[in-house]
Amino acid sequence: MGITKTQMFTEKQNDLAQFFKVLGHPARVAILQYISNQNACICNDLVEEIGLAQATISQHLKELKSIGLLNGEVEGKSMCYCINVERWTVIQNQLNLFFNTTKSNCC
Amino acid sequence: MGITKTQMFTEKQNDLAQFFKVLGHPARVAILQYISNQNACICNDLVEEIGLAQATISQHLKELKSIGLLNGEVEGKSMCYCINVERWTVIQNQLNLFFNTTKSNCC
DNA sequence: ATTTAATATCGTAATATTGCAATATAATAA
DNA sequence: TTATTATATTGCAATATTACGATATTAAAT
Repeated sequence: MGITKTQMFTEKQNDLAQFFKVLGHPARVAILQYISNQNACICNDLVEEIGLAQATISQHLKELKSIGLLNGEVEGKSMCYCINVERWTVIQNQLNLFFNTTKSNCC
Repeated sequence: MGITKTQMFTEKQNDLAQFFKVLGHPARVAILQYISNQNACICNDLVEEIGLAQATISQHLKELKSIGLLNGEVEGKSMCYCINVERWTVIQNQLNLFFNTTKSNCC
């Protein structure tokens, strides 16, 4: 079908999966790494840097924004996208909580 | 298109995204949590526990195996699926490395 | 006001994912 | 050998994702 049966899972499970999912595309990984390595963070740079079309980059940025990882500020006719460090840490902690509490062996 | 342009990104970026992607489904999160909470880890339990069809569960298990998170051992006519703790830790460390090295602010 | 530049949104095509019924496979039980 | 049970695989339908061209939109520059 292609439709995930969200209602079968807890909100925590869905949220966690959503974080993982948004990070689960190499373009979005690359975008985050690029923004992190820059002091400036103008979207148009990303188009040249990543090599995908402007519309595609814009779409990926939107998904990163959807879980709060990126802040976007208008700066003249450009956009300044930055990592939301507070949110970043919260998500990192949630993922680590999952990893640490889901690690037992049996055989 | 629906096709990710893998060749545009580094192997590390693709691997990292692949880990995130596999974990990016609530059923797979739930499967890992369930296996972790059990001492026994028989697949058929999962079908009742998670509430998806047997074929669907089997597919999700295959994806978790594909990045080495699960070991599957034949045990009579059942399968014993367990978390590969060593691999688990390696992946957790890789994700944390990404989080820790990709966190700078600019505005 | 018009042009230019940067980004977002829309529409669409191609491919991927999810889910399940049906079927295959493999091991034990009868 | 023939069931029975557990899991995997196949085939398919429905939905989601990825990507991009075309087209808004918005702000600055002329």
